[in-house]
Amino acid sequence: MAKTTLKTIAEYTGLSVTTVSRALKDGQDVKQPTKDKVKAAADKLGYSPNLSGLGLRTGINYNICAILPVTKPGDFMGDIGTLALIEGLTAGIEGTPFNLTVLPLEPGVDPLHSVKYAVENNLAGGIICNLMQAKDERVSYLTEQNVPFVTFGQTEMSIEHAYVDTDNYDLGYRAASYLYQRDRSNIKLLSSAQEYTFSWHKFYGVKRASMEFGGCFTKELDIIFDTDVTDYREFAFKLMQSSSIPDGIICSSEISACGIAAGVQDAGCEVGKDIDIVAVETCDLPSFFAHPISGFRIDLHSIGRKLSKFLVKRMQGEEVSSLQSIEKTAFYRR
Amino acid sequence: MAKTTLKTIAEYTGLSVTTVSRALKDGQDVKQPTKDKVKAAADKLGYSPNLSGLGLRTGINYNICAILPVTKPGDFMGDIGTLALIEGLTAGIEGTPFNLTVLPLEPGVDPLHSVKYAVENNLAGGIICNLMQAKDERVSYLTEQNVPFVTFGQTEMSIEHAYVDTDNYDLGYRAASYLYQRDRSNIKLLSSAQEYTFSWHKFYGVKRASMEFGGCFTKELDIIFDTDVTDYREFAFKLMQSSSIPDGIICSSEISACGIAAGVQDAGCEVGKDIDIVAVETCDLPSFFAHPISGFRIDLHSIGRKLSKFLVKRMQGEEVSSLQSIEKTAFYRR
DNA sequence: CAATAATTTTGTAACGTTAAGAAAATTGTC
DNA sequence: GACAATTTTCTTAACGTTACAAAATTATTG
Repeated sequence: MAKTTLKTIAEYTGLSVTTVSRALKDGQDVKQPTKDKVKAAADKLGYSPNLSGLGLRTGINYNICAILPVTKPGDFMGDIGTLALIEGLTAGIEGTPFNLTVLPLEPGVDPLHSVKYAVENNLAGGIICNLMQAKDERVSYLTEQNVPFVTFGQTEMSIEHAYVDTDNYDLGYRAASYLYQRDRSNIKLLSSAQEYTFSWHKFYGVKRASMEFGGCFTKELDIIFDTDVTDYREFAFKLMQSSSIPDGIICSSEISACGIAAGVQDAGCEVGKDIDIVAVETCDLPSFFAHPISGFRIDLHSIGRKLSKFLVKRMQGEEVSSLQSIEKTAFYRR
Repeated sequence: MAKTTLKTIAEYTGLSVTTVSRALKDGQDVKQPTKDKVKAAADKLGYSPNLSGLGLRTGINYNICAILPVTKPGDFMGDIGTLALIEGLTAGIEGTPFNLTVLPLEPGVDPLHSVKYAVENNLAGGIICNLMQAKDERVSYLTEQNVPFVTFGQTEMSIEHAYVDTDNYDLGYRAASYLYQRDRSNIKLLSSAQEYTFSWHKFYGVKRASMEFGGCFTKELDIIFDTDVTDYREFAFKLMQSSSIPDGIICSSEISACGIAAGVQDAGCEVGKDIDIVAVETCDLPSFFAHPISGFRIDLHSIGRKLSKFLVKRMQGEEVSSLQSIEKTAFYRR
């Protein structure tokens, strides 16, 4: 009942360990009948490679480490989609010897620190990280250290690297266009912390739509940063009584959209009539709101799958230039 | 700039590899000055053990695999606390050679299947799983296979195993007592799928309170199963117009509490006056509701930490009887 | 049919670690 | 100062895997 190793199969088939090893991975120097015999035996004996042996020999660490931001204990405003992302990451490595390690990135901790920790402690042969900045130290560090990595989000550096990103420029453009087409003119953009590239991409998309439609959207007056808002509901309530009452809001997440929609209604305005709200969303939540709102859906499951597939390819030596992908969002009109 | 190994340290200190190995783990056959010298060198050279080598030699797989239920892509009703649990799990293994692998358990997939997959593919030297049932096949399987594991939740089997659990009996008792003390008499219990042990523990707690306070809570009439409800808001709205209008509801999560509270108000009832709602919660969310509701807080971060600490101890040979813990919940009155 | 080339298979060594036993160094005893 | 007892260190071997070189087999050629 001991674990099946190459040796077990070798003894069973009467071949050498080396031949078995090569046969199993379809090496060129093995006769087809031999391969068949070995594979049948492996199947029958229930062989699966020992990752320790494999890792020791090849020097490859078959752990993929995803460094993901998590909520502070007791803080509920977590990204509601992180679980879907994790699920996608796992789906992307199914059938490979790789497996996924999740390293939580606690708020307030320097992201570079976590990356260094993972690399120095040899936690991973490859790294996936998100919340990228235009000039991101993690990218320079990982490149210098020659550690394969894929980012969820683009940077604006001279270093080329593998990434998957949402087309936030396109998203912003379509979201704003949608509102302008519905004759909205005073649009506000709710945005994540300004250090992230995706925030700016979204802004530039909105800006372009504003120019095309003759709007007057400005960076200074019409962007509201998540970080400045503790209570979305209260914030929206006050906003609707300010001197510049918006008739269109683009929210950064379903969570913020929920709060904003509630606050708008508290102020006596009707969503869909007095004001239109659209959201960046990762799930169906907005369709359950009292006044359902439209949303641009980021498919985190599919993005996760792509991220880990890219990383595996990268670790197998593929060029970064072919491992870059920008995903369009789907619009759910409600 | 190559990786520091025991060999590097051995050459640096002029000792043998074995001595270095033993010195680093405080073995008995090494002189104190030697230990000091080795440790200083290890520090200076930035040594961290190669898990592949370690795993190969010891046969121990330093991966801990947490098999956690995740949401279907597009399904938003995910457990809002899973991320905190993951964070806790990671915190519990900090400073050990172990690392955490998360294997998502997709809805509809047999939990036993995932566990078998992890074991057969040698993904983990130890396993953590949750959503336990009274008679749980995973427990029998893992025990037979002699794979160390810790469960989040108890079973009711003759096989003794390591677990961490919330004191759901106590929770149910306190929640119901709180409502009875506020002169509520028609209490409903919103409960997760009935196959889970924690659902029943909670029920028995509520039942005991009911008997003590002369209530008439019955399993048949007063439990509402999550699984039968697709829209909490609509459900509560209808419930408040039925022939048996409740004046107290115990919700299974902050998500359901949110929907129930909204539906109750849709029906013209005021939370806190016509009806009291308490919830099992894992975060602060209920304090942000229009009518804040009280909640029994499950600290998933701390539970996660305990789970992984227990598993590490288990893998180091500690007896299961000393690795069982039942955690009380904190009551937040709002 | 030999001689040589091409193909297929095998033996050896190494990755980093630790356990067991051997060897060396130190200490204690007479 | 010789010898035993003890402490400390070292040598060897092994875990499962793959790269490389060597050996065995088969195919091709003159």
